[in-house]
Amino acid sequence: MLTTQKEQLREKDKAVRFKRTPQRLAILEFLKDNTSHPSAEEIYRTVGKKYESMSFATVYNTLHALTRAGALRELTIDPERKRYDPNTSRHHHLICLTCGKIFDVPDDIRVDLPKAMQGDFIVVGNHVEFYAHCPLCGKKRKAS
Amino acid sequence: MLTTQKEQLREKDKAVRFKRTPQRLAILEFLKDNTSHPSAEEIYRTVGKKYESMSFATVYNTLHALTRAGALRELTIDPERKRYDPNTSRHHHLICLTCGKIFDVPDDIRVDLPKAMQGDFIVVGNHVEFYAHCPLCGKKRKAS
DNA sequence: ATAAATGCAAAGCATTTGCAGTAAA
DNA sequence: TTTACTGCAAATGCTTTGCATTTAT
Repeated sequence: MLTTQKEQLREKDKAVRFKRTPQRLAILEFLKDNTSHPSAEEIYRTVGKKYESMSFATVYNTLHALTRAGALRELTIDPERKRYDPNTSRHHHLICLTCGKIFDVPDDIRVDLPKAMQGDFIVVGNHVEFYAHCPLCGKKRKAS
Repeated sequence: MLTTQKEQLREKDKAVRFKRTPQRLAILEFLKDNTSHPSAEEIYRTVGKKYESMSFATVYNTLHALTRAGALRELTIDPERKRYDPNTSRHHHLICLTCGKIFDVPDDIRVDLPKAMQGDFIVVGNHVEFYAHCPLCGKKRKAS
């Protein structure tokens, strides 16, 4: 979502050929139907263990390529690191303030820029972040 | 918004006394009524130039102290760095995908968790991010 | 063949930390 | 005078980059 015009052009050029390497296929398979919103480090650790050794550079390379291709969404909701979401259809997120887990929130929500701003800005997308306590952590809180 | 329970406790302890040092007052003054959503680096550069020399550690120390005290909000909308917002009343943000500027969006928006999730999660807050092109950058785009 | 991806290690930024000296309270 | 803050520099953590080698096409 946060690319300059120049970067978008550059990325378009590079998107010409996408090689299906074993590393990329392994990452792709790990990400498929994955709703855990993993970080690069989690992907590196999990995929590297399950399939074959792989460098961090390759993980990032793949994540960037997939993001460019629109097959992946980079989330900024976690201030510590980027998280990746293979679900690119419109939806929102909830982060548990206790355990840090990120949950999907379906896009039942109609969000519009206030009318006063609508004439001035060309809105491309939006994203709602909910800060909350998840069922498990909420229960633990009550107990203490 | 993103602190663990343990961190919250630790921060509460430290919040006991807040010394009014010249550095902190200078940062506070710079931040007052500032709607530019500056990064730590921008604060360091601007305040350091205008008033007196100051270390990066002090900037972060102050930002953390103010955030803890609830006088400042840390924004995660910019994936590259944290941004700080002295306006702690409920509102949302819009980031220009071309120039990166962040704009305030008044809280005319009612955002609720879908009913299906409301029973399970204890929602503490929410934040809407709009991705857009600002008036200036939108005009430039049309021209090209 | 050739263009792109890999792996490694080094570099780059943003942010944090340890600690001795300094200054609010 | 006590306790917190400052400044410095080193350390950390996430992400990027350069480059020689390998591999998909």
